[in-house]
Amino acid sequence: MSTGSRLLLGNRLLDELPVAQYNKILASSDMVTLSSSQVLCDQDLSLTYVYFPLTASLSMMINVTQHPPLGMILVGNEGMLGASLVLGVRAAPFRAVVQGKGTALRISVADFNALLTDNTEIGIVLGRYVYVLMEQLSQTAACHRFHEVEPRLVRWLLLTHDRAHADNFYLTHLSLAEMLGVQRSAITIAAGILQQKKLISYARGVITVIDRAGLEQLSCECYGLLEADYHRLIG
Amino acid sequence: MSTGSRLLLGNRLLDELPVAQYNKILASSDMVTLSSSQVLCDQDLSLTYVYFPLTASLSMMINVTQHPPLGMILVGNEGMLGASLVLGVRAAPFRAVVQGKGTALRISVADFNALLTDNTEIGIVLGRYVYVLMEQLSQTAACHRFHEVEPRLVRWLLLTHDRAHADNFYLTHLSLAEMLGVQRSAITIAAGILQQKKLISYARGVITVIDRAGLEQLSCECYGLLEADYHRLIG
DNA sequence: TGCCAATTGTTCTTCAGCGCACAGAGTAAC
DNA sequence: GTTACTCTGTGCGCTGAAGAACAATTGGCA
Repeated sequence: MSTGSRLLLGNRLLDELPVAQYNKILASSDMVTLSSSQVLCDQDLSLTYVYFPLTASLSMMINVTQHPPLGMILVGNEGMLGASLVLGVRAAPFRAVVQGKGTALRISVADFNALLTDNTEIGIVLGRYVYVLMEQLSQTAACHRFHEVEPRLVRWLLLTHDRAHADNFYLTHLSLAEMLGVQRSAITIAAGILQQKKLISYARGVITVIDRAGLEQLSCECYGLLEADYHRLIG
Repeated sequence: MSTGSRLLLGNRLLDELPVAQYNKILASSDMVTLSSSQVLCDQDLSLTYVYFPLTASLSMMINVTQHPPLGMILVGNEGMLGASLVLGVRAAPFRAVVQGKGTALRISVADFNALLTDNTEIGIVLGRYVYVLMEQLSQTAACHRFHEVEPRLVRWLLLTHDRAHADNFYLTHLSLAEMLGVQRSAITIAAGILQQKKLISYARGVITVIDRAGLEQLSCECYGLLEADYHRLIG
């Protein structure tokens, strides 16, 4: 779908759009820098802006009483925050927190709704993306039910690695534990094993991926299945 | 939204529609009877028909290797199978199996897509419904992560009770166990406790709800939260 | 420089649930 | 009426993870 010579910013949803609509979005958007732990929206509350991450990544979490928010989906330059606008709902069913600092395109909800009304291609791409989100939610639910801590940790590391555009990224054991809904010490143990196997190394919040292929061996199937689904439906 | 004198069939999504569009849907649909364990669609495979349950209920499950399908959502007359068509995707991200036998309105995908194109109100209602589905998926994921067998069992019983239009329904310990992703014997124990407390009774697959209010006390929060969300967004 | 907070390491007990096996009891079929 | 199957009851060892407490170390900041 993407053809011709144009500046590819790197967001894969936007890059799927025809040049004309792509340019309209650029015209009404700002480039912003997002910093770690910044909260972009709270679950089911009205959105102000839509975000298309370029180098940033956002963890979409769900609130549960008596627990820290549970990580469901990691959104990077393959996705966006605010896709539910295509459903006519001005909210996201998640709390969105910046996991990896970086850049994103930001558009006001009003502008984006106007673009949605006038440009059917955007709605088509976003529709497919919402479907992918549903697949990701389902798979993650099953993952939380059946898979053990180590494979789940590895999966999240792979997701992060894909979206970080670098082999190292900031992520503490505690934040990983909360995202995966497990004890912090369980992460320390699992990550220690990965480090012993020389797949990763870490120190005071900076995790470095050493052996990507080795990690893929230890991840649960959820990682590969969802990657494949994304490609099948979008790019 | 629903006004005037018309035959209310009982599907709450359809009942939200303006009379004209409601009638168009009726015109191109058949009433069918669904029997227990019938598979209406497989995960990510092309849909042939869209279903609006009236008295039937459908469990939406996700396939996981090395496990029986895991139950995610129970759809009754408050929902439908095929909402993802509004996203432009001719598939459902679930395997849909009839849990409670009964009636449903059935429409071919082609006819339904035509209705979607011509009648914007349908798209609006379905958009909101897809949003509700996303909330349900997220909450269910958290539920699978944090909540124990008994509250999860109670939650599923309440969901079933709501959709069964009767105080008793067919559901064995084994099928409950697979849906909740636990051992069959864990269900026998949890259900035994509920029976001792005189909240339910059961015998060879027929479960009877005796004390609905008592069940609601023992359910995890997920039940109430999602009920409230449905009302907030749809009806 | 020294204090404080954040990050990681470690260990111990407790427990829910798994996995498995087998037994009884009801039901349908032949 | 006997067989075969489904559904439910129950027990037991095992294990992954919860829950909790404390130590050690690093880095930022005053």
